Amino acid sequence: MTAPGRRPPGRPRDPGADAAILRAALDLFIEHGVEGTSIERVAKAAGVGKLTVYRRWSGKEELIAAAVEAARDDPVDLPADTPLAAVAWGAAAAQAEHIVQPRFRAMVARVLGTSASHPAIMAAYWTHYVEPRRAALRPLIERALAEGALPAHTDPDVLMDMMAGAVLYRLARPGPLDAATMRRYLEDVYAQAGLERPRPAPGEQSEPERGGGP
Amino acid sequence: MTAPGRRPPGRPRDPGADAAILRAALDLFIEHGVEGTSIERVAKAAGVGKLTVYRRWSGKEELIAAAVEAARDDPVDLPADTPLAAVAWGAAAAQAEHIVQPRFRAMVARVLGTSASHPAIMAAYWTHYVEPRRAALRPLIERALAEGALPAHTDPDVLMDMMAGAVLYRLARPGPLDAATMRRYLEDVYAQAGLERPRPAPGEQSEPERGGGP
DNA sequence: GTTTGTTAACGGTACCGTTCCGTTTCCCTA
DNA sequence: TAGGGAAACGGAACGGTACCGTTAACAAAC
Repeated sequence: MTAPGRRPPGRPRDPGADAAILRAALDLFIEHGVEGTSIERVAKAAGVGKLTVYRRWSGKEELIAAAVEAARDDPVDLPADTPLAAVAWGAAAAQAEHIVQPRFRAMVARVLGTSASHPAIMAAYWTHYVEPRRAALRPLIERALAEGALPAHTDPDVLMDMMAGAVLYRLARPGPLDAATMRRYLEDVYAQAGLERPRPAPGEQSEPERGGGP
Repeated sequence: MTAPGRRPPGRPRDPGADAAILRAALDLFIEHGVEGTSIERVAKAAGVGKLTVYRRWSGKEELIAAAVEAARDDPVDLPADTPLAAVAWGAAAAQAEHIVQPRFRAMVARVLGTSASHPAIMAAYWTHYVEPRRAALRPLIERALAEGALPAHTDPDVLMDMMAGAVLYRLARPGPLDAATMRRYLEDVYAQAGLERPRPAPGEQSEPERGGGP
């Protein structure tokens, strides 16, 4: 796309408009759901005319799917040489901090909620958010399995489903939820999954890992 | 409530109207979500005047929460003397059949999706649907744990979260899903949880268990 | 000056929560 | 047995708001 091809004639599109629209669409989607989001409100919130939206996306579902897709943050980058248990416990605090945020919690819930009626949105989330994280995690699980750090009968995919699913389930549960509670919960899940808590080397501190969760 | 207290004067409310309204509200909620459901449409679908709805429930959220609450089916009744593994594998087929139904799948997704913006609906589901099932299952898990049929470090609540969460996660995943696939998946989850597959006694057939799921 | 982007305004539809109808169904008293 | 009162019923309409998808007119970039 950065290829030579001549620039199309006429006035080029404002790239800032794309970003503003996607951001506004995501905010409204998180707060009001698909059915409660209208192109008109997205346009108003983005400070843009309706036609500016319609020109780029043909409808609500397509727009929201694009917004979800654009919302993914930096791809995960797990250290391949660190044992799974060390990674898990080391990242637990940062993980908890991240997924407990109301905005994240609400977005996950919304995406889940649309899976039946608007599969495109769920598919966008799954492809651009969930799958990359699973792909990054899988080799660590397989290595742990090969080294005997996990029960022999472990199926990596099912294990990931169970861990992510449990966290998701916990997030969706009614009632307040703070980061400390969630951290404890994460550790319980790791333990239940069969991971041994690593004994922290003296002076070693938990190493934050950016962007994770179900 | 069946107590003596005199019947209030005037025409009594039509109980059929309650049922029709709740049914219509649940259908519309499943199909269009909270934000896409209007009292007006509920009334029309139920063949009832708007006022008949407003007389009973003060607003949309309250109505839908009541509809979700009323949609719960017969309480589970697990045989306390059967080993957990036998119950799990015996009920897997019926379970799979049940939770794969589009209506169930969609309802779970919708409820999950409202957990952030409309906690009352999620709370109704949790209290009247999830909790009773967990309460029925817990003693079986504790017994299995005591008998050594589960890993010693097992935390019953976390285990239930992981099993239910995994299934939920699988339900929300995009793409088609048939009962046979789901049955295999359920069995994978049971195995991953640490349950040993029971060797079926000759002539013994899977025993259906009514109404389960996340 | 041609192409495209942006904005403002269009008519039409749906829903809101409320308020009237005229009717129906029950309880209580005369 | 005959009435009268109280409440619920379906249906229609209220003014007000929001959104739909499109079109016409102005502005900007090439």
